Amino acid sequence: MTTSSPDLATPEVRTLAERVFNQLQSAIVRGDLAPGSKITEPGLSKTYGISRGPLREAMRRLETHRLIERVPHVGARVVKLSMKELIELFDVREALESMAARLAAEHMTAEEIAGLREVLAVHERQADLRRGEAYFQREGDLDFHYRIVQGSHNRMLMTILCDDLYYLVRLYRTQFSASGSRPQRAFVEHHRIVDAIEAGDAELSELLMRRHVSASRANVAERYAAILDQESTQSQ
Amino acid sequence: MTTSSPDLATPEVRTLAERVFNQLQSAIVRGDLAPGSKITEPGLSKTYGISRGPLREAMRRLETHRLIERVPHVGARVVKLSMKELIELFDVREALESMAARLAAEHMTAEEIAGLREVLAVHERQADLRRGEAYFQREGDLDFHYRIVQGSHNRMLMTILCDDLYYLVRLYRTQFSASGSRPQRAFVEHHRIVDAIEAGDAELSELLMRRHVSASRANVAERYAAILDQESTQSQ
DNA sequence: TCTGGTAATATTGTCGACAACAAGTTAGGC
DNA sequence: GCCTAACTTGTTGTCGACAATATTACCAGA
Repeated sequence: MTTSSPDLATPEVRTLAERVFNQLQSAIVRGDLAPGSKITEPGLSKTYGISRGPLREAMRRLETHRLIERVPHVGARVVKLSMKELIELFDVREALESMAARLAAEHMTAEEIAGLREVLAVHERQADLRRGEAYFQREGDLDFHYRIVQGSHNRMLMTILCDDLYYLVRLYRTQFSASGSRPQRAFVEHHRIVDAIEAGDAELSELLMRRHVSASRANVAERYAAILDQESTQSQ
Repeated sequence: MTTSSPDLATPEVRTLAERVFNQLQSAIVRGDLAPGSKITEPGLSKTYGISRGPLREAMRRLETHRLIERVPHVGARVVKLSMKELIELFDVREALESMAARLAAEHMTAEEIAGLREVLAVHERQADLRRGEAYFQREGDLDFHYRIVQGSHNRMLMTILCDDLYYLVRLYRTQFSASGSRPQRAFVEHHRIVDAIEAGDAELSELLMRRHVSASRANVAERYAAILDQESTQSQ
C-alpha cells in the first residue's frame, strides 16, 4: 500500500497538542487566522478549550513548520508572506525536488510508478471537466510532487519537503490562488517527468523537475508582482 | 559585520528552555548522551535542575533538529546514526548546498567574498602546522560551508542548512571522526569554489559544490562501511 | 503640545501536582 | 512448565497558579 492521501496530513491524533496543532494549521492555511496577526496563548487556550501546556507545544510545532514566528517574552504572529520569501521557498524546492526526482528515477518501484500514473490520470479527468479552470492544480499537483518525494525513498528529504515545506506551499496557494494558463503546461511537464522516471533516466528526471519548479516560480513571481503593482497604484 | 563565528550556535539565552536546549545539544553532539540511549523527562529535569515545562520545550526543539526521536506516550531516545540516514543527509546537503553556491555566486558581496578567502587563509595556516592531520576540517570546513550558505542571501536556505542540518553534520563528525587524505583535496576544492563564486559563475559554482559534497559523501560512506565490516567480523 | 518617566496591565515563562497511559512484573490458572 | 492476566511502577500528558518580563496607558514637566 503506497500511502494513499485523501487528506495530506492527519497522522493519528494521540494527544491534545497534536489535535490543536492540526486545527491551528488548518486555520492558518485556510486564512481564518490572518497573516501577520498576533496570536496569544490565553486567547487560543480559551478558544480551543485546552490548557496552555499542550497549546504551547502546538505553537512550537507551528513555529518549526514556519507557520508562525515567535519571539521570546513578546509573543507569536502568523507568518507574513513576502515576495522575497516566496522566491526563497521556490529556490529551496527547486534544489530539493530536483534531487528527489533524480533519486526517484533510481529507486522508485514499478508499483509506485503505476500509482503516479494513476494520479496523472485522475488529474486528466478533472482537467477534462473544468477545462482551463486551473483548479485541479490545488491539491492534485501537491499530491503529484508528494509522491515523487516519497519515491525518492529518502526519509530526510521526505521530512523536510512534506512535513516542513509543503505547509508553506499550501499557505501560499490559498493566499494568492494560482494561476493562469500554466496548469496545462504543468500537466504536460508532469507527464514528461514521469516518463523520465520510468525510463530510469536520473539526469533527465532531475533536469525536468528543476525546470518545472523553476517555471512555476516564474509564474507565481509574475502574478505576485502584478498584485503588488496593482495595490501600490491604488493606495498610497 | 558578517557574522563572525567563534562558536557556531549560541544566539543569546533569554530563557531557561533555550539554555538547557544548548546544553543538551552540546551533550549529544559531544557524545555525553550515547546515541540510542533513552532519555527521560524527570531524569533530565533533575539533572539540569529545572522543571519539566521548559525541559519539554527544549526536547521539542531537539526533536525538530533531529537530534532526538520522540514517540507519544512512550518517550524519547537520542538519535541513532545509521548508514542509510548518513547518506540521506549528504544527498540533501548536495542538493541544498549546490543551490547555495549558485545563489552565492549571484548575490555575494565583495566583503563577504573577502571574508571567505580569509577563512581559507586561516585553514591554510592550520593545515601548515598539522599537515595531513585532517584536523582543520573539524569546525573550519563547517565554517566555510556556513559562510557560503549565508552568502546565498536566502533566509530559508540558511535556516534549513545552518539551524537544522548542521547539528546533525557535527554529530556525525564527532561520531566517526573523519577522515583520511581527503582534507587536502577538500581544501583545493574549497579554493576552486571560491574562485568560481568570485567570478560570478553560478553554473560552475553549483557544479563544483555538488561534486565537493558528493566526494565527501563517498569518503564518509567508505569509512563507515569499513567500520561496519570490522564490527561484524569481530562480534556475532 | 510633546517628551520623558512611571505605574498598571496583559502576556509569556516557570513551576509543582494530578491524571492517563505504557511497560515490566508477579501471581494465578491451564 | 508455560501462558495469560491483573497489578505495580514509572513516564508522559495535562492542568492551574505564580513569577518575570514586555507593552501600554497615563501623568508630570518642559
